[in-house]
Amino acid sequence: MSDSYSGEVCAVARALIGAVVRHGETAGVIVETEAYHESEPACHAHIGRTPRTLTLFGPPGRAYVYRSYGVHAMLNAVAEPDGIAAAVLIRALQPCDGIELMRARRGRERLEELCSGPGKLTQALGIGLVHNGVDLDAGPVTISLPGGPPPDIVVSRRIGITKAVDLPWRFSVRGSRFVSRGGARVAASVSRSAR
DNA sequence: CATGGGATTGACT
DNA sequence: GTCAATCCCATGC
Repeated sequence: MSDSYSGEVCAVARALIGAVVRHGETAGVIVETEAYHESEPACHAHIGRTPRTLTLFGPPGRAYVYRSYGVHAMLNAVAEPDGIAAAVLIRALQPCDGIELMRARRGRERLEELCSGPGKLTQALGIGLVHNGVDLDAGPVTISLPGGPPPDIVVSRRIGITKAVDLPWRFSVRGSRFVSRGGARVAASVSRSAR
């Protein structure tokens, strides 16, 4: 057990469902996450320590923010002890505060289009690469854990990756209309296979 | 220093 | 369902 991965980051990814991400006057409840760990090739840190992955190897509770496809910023929470690289990708939020500001930043009106994807939510909350490494307890970007009963969580495969595609490391709120595009696809394929 | 590859999104067929 | 936009970073000469 000590020589193989224990699965801690998946527990964190699950625990973060229902948590609140806040930046300034904007905030939302996490409805979708994915886990990444240095032991599997889809994780940026799989290649080892580089300037880019340094945050991933640092202490837990910090933000790892990177640019995807030259266009979008992605928000992660570092999730394993100092020296072990792992993070939880925040993939979708249910908007709760600062909705008008989110609409202005996104150029969209419908609530479902504000934070239903990892690139969308960073745009809606005004999160960028400058927030890489910030302490998520101290801010300016914060994540506060949920207080209520645990929501009904669906486990599925991660989206948009080309390696380790079979790991069931994606977590989302069952039936939420605020999950990302891939969530709808999974729901469709599930109902199709259930026929 | 040049090159290639993305943890995506939005518009279009 | 398909496809381009666009930039940071890792790698190789």
